[in-house]
Amino acid sequence: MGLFKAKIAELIKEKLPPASPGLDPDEVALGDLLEAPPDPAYGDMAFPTFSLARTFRRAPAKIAADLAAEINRARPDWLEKVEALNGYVNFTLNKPLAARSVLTAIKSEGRRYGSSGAGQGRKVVIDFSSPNIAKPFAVNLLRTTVLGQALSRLYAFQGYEVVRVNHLGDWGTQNGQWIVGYRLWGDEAALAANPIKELLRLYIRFHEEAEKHPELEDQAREAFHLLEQGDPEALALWKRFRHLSIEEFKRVYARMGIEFDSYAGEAFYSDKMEPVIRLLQEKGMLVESEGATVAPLDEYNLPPCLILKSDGSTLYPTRDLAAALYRWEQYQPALVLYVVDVRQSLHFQQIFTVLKKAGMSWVDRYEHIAYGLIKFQDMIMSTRKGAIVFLEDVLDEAANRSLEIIKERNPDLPDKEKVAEQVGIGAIIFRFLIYSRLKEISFDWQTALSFDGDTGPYVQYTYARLCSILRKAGTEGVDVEKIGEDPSCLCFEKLSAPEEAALIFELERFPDVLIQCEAGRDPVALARYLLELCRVFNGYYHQHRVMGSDAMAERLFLLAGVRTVLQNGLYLLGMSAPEEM
RNA sequence: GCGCCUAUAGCUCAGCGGAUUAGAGCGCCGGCCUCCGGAGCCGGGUGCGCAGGUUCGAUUCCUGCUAGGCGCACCA
Repeated sequence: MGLFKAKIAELIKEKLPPASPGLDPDEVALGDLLEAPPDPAYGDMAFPTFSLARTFRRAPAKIAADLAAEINRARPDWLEKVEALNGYVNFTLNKPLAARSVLTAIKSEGRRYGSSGAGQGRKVVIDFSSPNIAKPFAVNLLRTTVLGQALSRLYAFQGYEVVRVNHLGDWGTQNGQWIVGYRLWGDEAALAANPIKELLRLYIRFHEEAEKHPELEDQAREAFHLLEQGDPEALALWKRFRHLSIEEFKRVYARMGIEFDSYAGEAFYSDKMEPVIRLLQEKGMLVESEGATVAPLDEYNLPPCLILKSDGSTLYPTRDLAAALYRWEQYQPALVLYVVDVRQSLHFQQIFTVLKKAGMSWVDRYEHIAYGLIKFQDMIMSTRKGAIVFLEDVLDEAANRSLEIIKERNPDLPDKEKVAEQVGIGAIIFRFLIYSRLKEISFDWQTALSFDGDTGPYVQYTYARLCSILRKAGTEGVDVEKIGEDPSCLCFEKLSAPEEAALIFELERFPDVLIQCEAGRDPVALARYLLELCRVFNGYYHQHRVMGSDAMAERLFLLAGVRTVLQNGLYLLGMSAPEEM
């Protein structure tokens, strides 16, 4: 909770009259009731008393008036004004003290400012990106990749030990398709020269031919079955494809600043399914149905979960059950997040329910973090139909566009390509985080490559300007790092403009925003917050001169605070923060 | 047929377990002083899908309906 909110909540709790016996006002989370008044003229924080009316058996207006009077009897110096209005108690903070407490907190905490530390000693496993090695690395993977990365940083920032797992789709019928394709049309020379291109060619060819010759699908199933039996030749091919794919993935991940702790995918679990199946059998949860082995879930109102095909081979659910079990045994996590698209909601519901039914109560810590699909020109992205937009092409296009703009507007910038990469990729990342995760995103190049308005580059640009002015202060003999080391040297009364108070408040609520993101398992609030902070800052900065003003030191201190929060925020979203662009 | 998700301004979207007067971007129109970076700033706004319910008060919670999207057995 933010500094102000916590202090006010504590004060209210202390000053509130004791409730009737049996009615405990402590049960109401007072801090959660506090909110920003619609108009700053009312105050900085408002406490609605309506929900307490029943507990105290008194009118809200009366409660508010009494509470305000009680607080005013010995009003602490950090509160300038406390008054009751329409059932609310409105608090006006002492601005200089507020500025001092927020800015010195940012100064002392620096890159840690905003962290709740709530995750200390807890482990969270985040399963994200998880491409299928037998498919092209396409844009539809961007959302899980970007979301997962942001969530990983967010949880790590809150003190969690984060295990980033890339649960590769490297086992299953699709891999059989690949083996069949390679045997029929594979070109060894091409594979050696440009493996990714060749693998893609085989992928497309297979799906084209399979339209005309459905028996290819049977061959693929057969090939996978062989693979699962450990056929040496199939295994060798598969290993090679897998290796080449991972190398390619890693290269792209590096561009986005992503590294995984584990690439344990489906194949990793291929020899770990027996115990799960046995367990389900022992619990009497498995039955034969139409030749297959399934776990009925009627009592949970869910369709049965398929465990084994009629031919005895395993399925996606089987491997996910094994993975869930393994993750529990291996990591003992406090939380497991599966960042996987919304189409698999039922699947995860079934997996979790099967484990629950089998008595694995730890599965309550497992969550499917669903997100909406990416639509492309009114069509859901489908890699099979050939409508492929490669993930890397999107990054390239964005970087190119960014480079053009830099050449035009900042021709003297050193390291243009590097900065263009940071800004271009930042634009893409931000664009995928700015919507609530369950919303569908319709991808189009024009919007993706727009750098004006509510975009990543807007935030990065604001950050760069901030760095620019702080640099300028440095060249003019001000040691920016030293400002605020001794707060008593500063006169916080000088930060008295309404825009300055608004900025202080934005900075103060940063920790709350992160908690909100953590609770909702969605970085969208942070992305929105950064935009708002930039707007407030840009408005301020546009109308108040910093350098040479009589409040220069104080304003530079304020700017340094904004810079730190933007830096932390961009990092948490998984974006770079170039100091010039 | 059953289930899940979504519905807020022309368009794309915020609005945290309710609260005083519902916000932003894009697009459109009009402005920005030889001054800290114009990827910027300022101004222009008759909008919460429909119908009920709970409440002192509902965009928010509940129910039903409508529309769109996605799932529902050997793909993942």
